[in-house]
Amino acid sequence: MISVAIVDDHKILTEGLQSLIEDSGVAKVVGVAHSAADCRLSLGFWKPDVLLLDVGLPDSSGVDFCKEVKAQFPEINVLALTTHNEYTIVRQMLDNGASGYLVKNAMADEVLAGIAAVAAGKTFLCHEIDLLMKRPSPKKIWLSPRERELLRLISEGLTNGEIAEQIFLSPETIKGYRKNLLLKLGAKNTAVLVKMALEQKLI
Amino acid sequence: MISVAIVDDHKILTEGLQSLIEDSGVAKVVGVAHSAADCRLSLGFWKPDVLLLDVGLPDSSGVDFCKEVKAQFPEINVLALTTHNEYTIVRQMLDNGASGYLVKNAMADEVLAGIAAVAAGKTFLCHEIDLLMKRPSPKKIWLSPRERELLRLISEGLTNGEIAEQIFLSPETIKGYRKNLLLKLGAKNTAVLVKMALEQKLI
DNA sequence: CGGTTTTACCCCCCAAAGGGGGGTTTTAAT
DNA sequence: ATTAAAACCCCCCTTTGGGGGGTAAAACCG
Repeated sequence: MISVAIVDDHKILTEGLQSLIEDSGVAKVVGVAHSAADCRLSLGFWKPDVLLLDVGLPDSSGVDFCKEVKAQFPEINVLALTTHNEYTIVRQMLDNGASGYLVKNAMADEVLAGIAAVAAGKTFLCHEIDLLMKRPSPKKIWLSPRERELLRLISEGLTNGEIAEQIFLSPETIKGYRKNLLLKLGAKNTAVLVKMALEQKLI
Repeated sequence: MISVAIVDDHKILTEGLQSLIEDSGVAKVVGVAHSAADCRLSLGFWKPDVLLLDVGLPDSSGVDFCKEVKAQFPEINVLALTTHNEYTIVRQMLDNGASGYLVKNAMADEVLAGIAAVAAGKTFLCHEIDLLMKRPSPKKIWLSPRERELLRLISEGLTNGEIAEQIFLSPETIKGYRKNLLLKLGAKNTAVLVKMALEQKLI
């Protein structure tokens, strides 16, 4: 029997998930947490085969927490669970050790299939995400870590000069990055750039 | 017995909610929809006392759909359900006829209390939202419809001149609005303005 | 090894944003 | 009838952004 732990701050959802999993007979739920902190405390105790991890936790970024879990418990297979389907987030989660990815409006059977596949060491993407990752599309934007950092600073409202000061580069270099970001994302100006950054969760 | 209908695109959540409500004995679920369109088709048939409405529907803004429902079925009490707790959204929902507001990570008993209160014609806010609405805070920003429109156009990346053209005003007026928005939101520049607009769901 | 990507840097020029003033008129509420 | 708030308009001036060119070292990967 596969053992599963769930981390999600939406209590109603965790209850729904729990009964869904228990009723199916393919797995049993060994623990539920409603925050990254809660999970951190109990995970070593639960030792689940699969961790159902909400990417939108209130106290930690999904990406960071996934990395942390895999570093400490490499044998736990992380199945990410999220509301949105943003290419960048999926990609970052997989790069940081997640074995699978589900959107929250997935069918119940996809949840169970995902748990089974991930527990068996396979990777699993729900239908919607699978399409997103495979199909070439303008939404598949990938930025270098440096570019993401610049984008974050721009979104905070820093001017080129202020950014240059903060990361010890020439203001002209910052200008170069800015131009490149506008080009890469196809944004007309800073306003659109920030909007895209937030909407596509690039930062 | 109170009759309840649920609209939410997260299937797992609706199942959780459904069993939660049925098991409690205070209400029965007469219908479930996973999109605004689905709900529109069946609502007249279900005739629920209470509609549990997810604000983040994929095919319609929660505010618009709430207005639509209340216009067509004034006797249905809408209890809004959402992931985030943004002042502007709550305020807009209540202004458009919602009787109550729950955040999705609310306790199960708050869901039931909300349903009971709303069915009895009272308004109901879950604890978290109640605090948000009552406590004076810098997050309580309220913009006039015109200001929201300007903010939207700015976020789309239009320049003052382009906005002026589009809504038949002087570019100088647009400049005035822009200055005022920066002042009102305490934003340093357009980048921060757009970020705040999206984060606080002002547009 | 060579090719690609990332990172970092520089120039010019002009349009747009942003900060500071100054106003009037319309509309809604008290 | 007064007041407050929203909506509207105009001037000046400085800083920033954005479009156009470039160069070149390091890092990554097959």
